[in-house]
Amino acid sequence: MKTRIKELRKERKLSQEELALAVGTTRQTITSIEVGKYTASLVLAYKIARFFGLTIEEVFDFSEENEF
Amino acid sequence: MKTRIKELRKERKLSQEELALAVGTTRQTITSIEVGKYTASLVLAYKIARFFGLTIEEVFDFSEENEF
DNA sequence: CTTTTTTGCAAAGTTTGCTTGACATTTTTT
DNA sequence: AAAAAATGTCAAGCAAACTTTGCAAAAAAG
Repeated sequence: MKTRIKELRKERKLSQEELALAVGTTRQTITSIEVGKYTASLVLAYKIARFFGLTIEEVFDFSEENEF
Repeated sequence: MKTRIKELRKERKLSQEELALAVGTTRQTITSIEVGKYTASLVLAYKIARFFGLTIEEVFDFSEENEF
């Protein structure tokens, strides 16, 4: 899944590690999500969105999930 | 995690099975999420929210996840 | 240019989400 | 009251999310 995490992180000049710490996960998890290796869990997605002051839908791209 | 799924489903007079079919999952998965046995994945949460014409944050309750 | 920080990736292992099938109980319909 | 539909639950098994450790390359800082 595509996300705006890397973009938002760079805007704020944060490293993956700083973001990871802020949302209570590991650097590798952030890397994997940024790179699209796997999709964040609902709770992690929420924490990341909240950290940036945005909604989940504003951070994660669901355009490939549209069968509605 | 608490959700409004049951409430929204009843408003629309849908069974768990009908909702499950509509969002491409199984009845047991809907039951488990409604009952709080586990938390939906990000994609499933999105599909459920979209099905009801709402955002993820409007359907799922993250109030217990607030350490920010 | 050298050092330090940051990032990408991989493997092994644990936990969690989900499917399938099956059964018991509750609720709704007739 | 009887039949049918809906719901809750359980167990086995698989897949996906996540952790941990560790290494190599790229980028930033000195």
